Parts: sequence; C-alpha cells; structure tokens
Amino acid sequence: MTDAINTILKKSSLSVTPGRSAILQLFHQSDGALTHAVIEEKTGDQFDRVTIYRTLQVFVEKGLIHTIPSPDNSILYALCKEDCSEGHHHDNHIHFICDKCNTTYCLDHITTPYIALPNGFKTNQTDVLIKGLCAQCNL
Amino acid sequence: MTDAINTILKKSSLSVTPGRSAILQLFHQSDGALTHAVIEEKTGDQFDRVTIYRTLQVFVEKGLIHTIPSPDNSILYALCKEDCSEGHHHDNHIHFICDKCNTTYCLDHITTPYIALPNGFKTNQTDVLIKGLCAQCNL
DNA sequence: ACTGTAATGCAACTATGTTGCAAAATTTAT
DNA sequence: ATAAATTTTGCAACATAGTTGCATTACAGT
Ligand SMILES: [Mn+2]
Ligand SMILES: [Mn+2]
Ligand SMILES: [Zn+2]
Ligand SMILES: [Zn+2]
Repeated sequence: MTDAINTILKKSSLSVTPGRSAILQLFHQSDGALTHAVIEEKTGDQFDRVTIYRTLQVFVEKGLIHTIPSPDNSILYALCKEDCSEGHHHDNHIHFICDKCNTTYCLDHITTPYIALPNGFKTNQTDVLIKGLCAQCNL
Repeated sequence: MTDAINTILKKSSLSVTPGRSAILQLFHQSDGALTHAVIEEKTGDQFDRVTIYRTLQVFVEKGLIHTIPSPDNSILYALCKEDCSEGHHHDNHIHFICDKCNTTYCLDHITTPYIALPNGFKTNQTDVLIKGLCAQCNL
C-alpha cells in the first residue's frame, strides 16, 4: 500500500520522503477533505508545520490535491480523483459540508451547473458549496 | 445621507456611534464586498481593529450584512439587500469575484440553483461563487 | 444633567501562513 | 557502493488575521 503511494509520488516527479508518503496516504485513507491542522494531528506531530504547508503546496501544484473554498475561512484540501496534472486542474464538481459532523465531501459525479451572468460578465470558474446533513448524520 | 444610515442603525436597535455610522455608510457607498482590511484603510485608521471586528460581527447578527466564502481565505462582507433580520438571513443569491480588479459582487437577482444530492443528503444552504471577468474588466 | 448600559481602545494572546537559511535526506552520476 | 548534486526538512523569525479581558469612554433614556 505504501508502494502504491510512492509510485504516485514518483509519477509526479516528486522525491519520496516520509512526510510526503504519510500525508498522501492520509488523503487516500480518508473520504473527506482535510485541513492543515487535521493533517498535523493525524500524522502525530512528527512533521514540522512548515513541511506540511510546503507539502500541500507542492501537491496542489502537481495536481494531486485541490483546495476547497470554505465558509469558516480555513483552507480545505482533497484528493483530485480526475485527470488533473501539473498546473492543470479539472475539478468541476460540487462540495458538501456537513453541519453536524463537519466532514467535507467531494461529490465528484455532480458537476457544477451553468449559470447565466449579466451582460459583460465572463465565467472562468464556478464553485458550488452546499451545507447540510450528510447521509450518516441524516438518519 | 448620514441620517438615513443612522435610521437603519436605530431600526436594528443598535446605538449610533461614529464607527458604526462610518462603516455602514461605507457599505452603502461601495457596490462590491469589503474585507476587514479594506474597511480599516477606507475609514482612515480612525477606528481600532477590534472595534471594526466587533462592528462587523454585530452587523451580521442584526441581518445588515452577510459574509461571503472566498477562495483566498479572507472573510468578505456585503450588504444584505433582501429582507434579512436578526438571526435570519435570506441571502440565496450567487457571488462573483473578478479575477482582474478583485471586486466581489452580490448578483442579487440570480438565485442559487437547486442541486440534487445523493440519497440521504439534506441541503440546508447552497453557496455559489463564480470567478471570472466583470463587465468593466471584460472590455 | 444624571445614571445605567453598551461600545471603545488597549494590551495580550491564539491561530494561520510565509520566508531565509543551514543541516539532513534523497536522487543522480560515477 | 560512493560521492556529488540537488531537494527537502526543521528551525527561527516574521507577517497577517482574529479573539478575549478589562478599564475607560460614549451613548440612550429618564
Ligand atoms: Mn473536491
Ligand atoms: Mn451577497
Ligand atoms: Zn455528517
Ligand atoms: Zn473587474
């Protein structure tokens, strides 16, 4: 399993280090999005804050993860499941944040809708963020 | 004009102070959304940072302004043009951020679309954020 | 004008994120 | 396998954003 993770790193021409392996594995193990703080905690504080910041940055640049605009003003990161590559993200799916358990899901199969804008406005990117109750919390 | 502003404050049962008047007037004068930093600058640094934070908080609580989730991780505030009141916001419009001039617009007449979610998921609130070029910058 | 209440300013603190640089680890070449 | 070249890491220092407690000041109702 760690081998698969390291293969991904090498495919993105990133050197394999304990920090990068652990963080990428963490993303593959969790179904929701992660914040810097959660990553720091779940890796048992073995890595420096700065290392985690830089790892997340490089993962975004390489198209391994993408950021999610959140209402509570802390950056969320999630795996790119589509064919994103270096400098080219294609994450046009919507995001869902559960009000109860606070998990953020990438709803990969629901694409962002087309929205007509007033005259003169040009759309580059559409982000949809839905808050509510997830399937687990809505029982 | 300052009278109109103060009337709004009194209607929300807020005491009228120089800071609140100035900040609320600033919102009524600008067509886009404002950040804490911009407010601090545009009021000529006459008010303490903390006062501005607390003023924005109380304006949100009273339904005078609403926050906008932004991708660059700084809270944006904009006037509520609808019938929002204390503890009850009804801002179901979409937001637009210009990539060039960085202005954030409330597109009040464009309501958020209905989006079908997977089984079990329940929508409480939908936020749509579109990035692109505004009418001024798209010439 | 007086008085009770609410808002302000200041200081201190927490949280989040960035940058420079030397030491350590990884990769590549020998 | 060893060594050189390149990257990555950790530390310190810094920057920005936001919060809290408390004494002082301003406001609103009488
Ligand atoms: Mn996503
Ligand atoms: Mn708005
Ligand atoms: Zn949930
Ligand atoms: Zn513009």
